[in-house]
Amino acid sequence: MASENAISPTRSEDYPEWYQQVVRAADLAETSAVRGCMVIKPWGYGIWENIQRKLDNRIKETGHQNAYFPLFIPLSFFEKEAEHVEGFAKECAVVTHHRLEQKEGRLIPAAPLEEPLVVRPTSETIIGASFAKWIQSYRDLPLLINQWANVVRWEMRPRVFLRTAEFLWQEGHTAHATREEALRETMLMHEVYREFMEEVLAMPVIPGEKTAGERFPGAVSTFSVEAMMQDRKALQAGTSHYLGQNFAKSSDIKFVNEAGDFDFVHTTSWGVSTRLIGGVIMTHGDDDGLKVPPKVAPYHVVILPVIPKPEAAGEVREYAEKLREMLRESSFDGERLSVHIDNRDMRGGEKNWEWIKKGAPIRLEVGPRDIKSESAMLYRRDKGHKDKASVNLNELKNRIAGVLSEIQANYLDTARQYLKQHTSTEIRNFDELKSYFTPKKLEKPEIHGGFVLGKWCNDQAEEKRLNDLKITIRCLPLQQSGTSGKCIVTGREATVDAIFAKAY
RNA sequence: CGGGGUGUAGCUCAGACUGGUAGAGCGCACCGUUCGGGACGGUGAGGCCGGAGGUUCAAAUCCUCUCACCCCGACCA
Repeated sequence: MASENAISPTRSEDYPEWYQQVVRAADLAETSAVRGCMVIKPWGYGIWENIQRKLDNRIKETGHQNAYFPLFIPLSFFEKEAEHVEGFAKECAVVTHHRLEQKEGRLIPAAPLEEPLVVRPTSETIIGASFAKWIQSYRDLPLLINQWANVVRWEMRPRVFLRTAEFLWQEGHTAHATREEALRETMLMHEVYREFMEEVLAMPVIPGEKTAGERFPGAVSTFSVEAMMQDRKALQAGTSHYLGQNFAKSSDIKFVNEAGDFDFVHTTSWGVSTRLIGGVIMTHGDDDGLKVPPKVAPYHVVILPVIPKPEAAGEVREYAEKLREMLRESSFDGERLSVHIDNRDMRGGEKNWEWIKKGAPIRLEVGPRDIKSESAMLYRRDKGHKDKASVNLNELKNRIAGVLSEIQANYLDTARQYLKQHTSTEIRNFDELKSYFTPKKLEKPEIHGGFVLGKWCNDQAEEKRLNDLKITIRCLPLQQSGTSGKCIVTGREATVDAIFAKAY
């Protein structure tokens, strides 16, 4: 293979296909026998475990506790909140039978359930039923619960990590005595997500509120963090909802307040999913494959033993072992370094490329020459694949965590620049908006557009006009300019700033 | 659910119009050369051609039915 890049096609040649190829080349996941459901392979799941652990720490630091609720939701629970039902009904998987019986060599569902069970698409209603039992008094509040779980949404158009029928996520559910406190909670988690995406995933996001049309079914207000992928489309990376008393009323979550009166609690919910892995791929990946931000990399360092002659094998292996033990003394982002020695019996070049494609942050080559000079050859995924440096062991020990921090910072910088560079503040009217979001080559669209930050009249009826351009209002950023001007869509006087973009 | 398409080796596909012993590349196994390096040569394993029925001396190929998947729409974290 003489090709320059490990991934074909490149991002600019065919972005969606590039994405699929990276998922494959980095061995993250594959499709399964069940339509729309993916198998997450060890390298992909390792990233998820790190996302889980580091986000879980933050969830707990902000006072929440983990619990677990059933996979199945009785249909009647689900029916309670009207908007919620309408929002999710079309994509629900429903269990109607239990028990299989053999008939003529086939298995037939035999016993119909009295009440069908919905496989949770989200758990507001079933958690609400528990909350109703757990909460009696204002002294039981706030109730701050999180669940790590899988959910099922029967999507028409699945795409690995970005939109699968079953996905893994965390869903926080909290109950509060007052609107103000619930809103504070919503904003707190919104900010936790923003910080997590930027600090851990090196993925810059725009935090903001959703318009009424884009709200979570049943919510009073929805906030999201919106990230820009390298095809300049938006990815909703995490959402936080203030649910008002809607779910409290439908699930009958009442409490006695300090004055001795009955009142309904105010609830929130918030979540992020395995979609984040898709976000990491499309934020940092290049034409050689994935680049895993060091803070979520299953291995921070991969050691590649170089064995030019079989008789050197023992010596090299021993040296690699020693190097690993030395590096494991270091810590990064509050944890011990994760160092892997790739001892597989295969050609060095191929092995090296595999780890480039998987996006391991640091590769260290060690062979007889390095043993002699007491050093290792250092390669970084944020630099060219031929860009190497011989580093003395002592220096390596002192520098390794610093190099990881640099890589992490470089990824964030690059992504920030990309976001800034492709966020236009120059669009003034609908025509300009239209030309901004229209590719030059219609039959095979090139990467085009980006985010448009502009004025919006905040009239829900007018939002539909954006459908023709295949764009949506991603959010009304928290950071508002406070100036007034003309709405990009309608030309009316407007004070609200909004982000317009195509989205996943 | 509307429109289009495809099912042949682990993967990507050719063969089908015009029926006659199942093919290529990659991957895999082994041997040799090479190797601080995504190598090269040789040998080999691997498929009752999505399923059922039909036409025929003969079906991957023609016909009927069926199942599955993919793409474009509507829907979406």
